[in-house]
Amino acid sequence: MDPTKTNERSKTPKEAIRQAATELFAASGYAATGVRAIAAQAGVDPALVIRHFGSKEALFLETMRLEGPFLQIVTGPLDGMGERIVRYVLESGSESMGPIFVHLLRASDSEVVRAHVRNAVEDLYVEPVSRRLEGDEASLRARLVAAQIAGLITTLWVVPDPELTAANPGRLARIYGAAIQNIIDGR
Amino acid sequence: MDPTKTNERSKTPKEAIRQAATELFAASGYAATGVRAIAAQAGVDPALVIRHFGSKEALFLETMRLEGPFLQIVTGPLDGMGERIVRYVLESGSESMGPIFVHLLRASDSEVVRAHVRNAVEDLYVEPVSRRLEGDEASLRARLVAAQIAGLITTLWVVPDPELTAANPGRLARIYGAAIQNIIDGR
DNA sequence: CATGTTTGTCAACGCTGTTGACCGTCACGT
DNA sequence: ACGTGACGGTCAACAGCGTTGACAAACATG
Repeated sequence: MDPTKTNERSKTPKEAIRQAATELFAASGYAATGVRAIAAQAGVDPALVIRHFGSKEALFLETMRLEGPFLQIVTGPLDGMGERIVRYVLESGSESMGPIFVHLLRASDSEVVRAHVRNAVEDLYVEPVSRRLEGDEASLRARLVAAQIAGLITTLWVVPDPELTAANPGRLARIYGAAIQNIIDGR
Repeated sequence: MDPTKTNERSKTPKEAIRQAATELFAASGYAATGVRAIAAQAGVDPALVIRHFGSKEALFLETMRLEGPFLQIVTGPLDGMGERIVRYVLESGSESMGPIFVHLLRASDSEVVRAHVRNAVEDLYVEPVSRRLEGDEASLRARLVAAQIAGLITTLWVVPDPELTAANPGRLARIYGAAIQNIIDGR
């Protein structure tokens, strides 16, 4: 097979598959991305995809990881943290985190995917926020902050509300940030 | 075919299909429910399902409609409305609305499904709330209330957080309700 | 009674994720 | 140097999916 055809810059075929999967899953989601399409873009036999990663689902999980510098937001001062969180979410929509969250939610039929998301949200959002909160029921309140973030993401990108996606980010951050701050402060 | 086998109480086959689809979709969601399974439970040929409803997706949309007495909550006094909303959502989880929302979100790959959800949320939540809100940017704030509701549903049933599903509903309603009320009141 | 329309049936299509059988290549112990 | 596993890769095939074309039966309408 001609090595200069598609992804000549990736050394090992396994890496080529991983990269192709990352791009295609991020672009089209789990259901709409076929194993044969991934294999084609990687310049590889479809069977090899399964051989290397066990299943389409396992490859999806290994590829779509939730990461991001959210910890920086949460290490700042408690004051105005709600607004900073909203601003961070709005910015992260253009880059990697937004679509990944969307596709993971849409694939949450599977219990394995749910556990994947649950763990990521726990480590990335709940735990750091919970550690910073003062007052009673810090863990519960941190989870409700995470729920508010999930709601924003859902309304912006999972089932986009045109009037919300077109809204002034500043106003969004002020209004929704205040609601988040309400839980952060704890009445 | 033996009429006493599965759904003898439904008159027309089309109605039997609709009923079987409602049950199976609500129980297992879009992806995990096959056309052949629906046909089997309705005691009908698989092809007939498509003949009558056009496609599996169309049947899914016709079956999974978001409805509920949410308007009653929103016609009450503005004071304490946030808490009433949360209580309503928590109760509606056991019955029909919760799972339907979950399965619709998980099927939101398709633009048709997204439009379906968008319209339902608009008519059922955004419009009534927006009509009641006082102050500036009533529409925007109503959409952010809807976002908070979506977030609660997501964290409770789409990717369930065990600590949240096990939490005292009263505390949940008080804390999260206050955050919603923050947007309702508009600072 | 003839005719057109709806209602239902059957087999098949092209697609999907996955696997069993097979082949080539490399490293290693004797 | 030679056999011998182990590993990476290929091919054809499987069972299941949603959907459709061809056709039959049942009905309403002129």
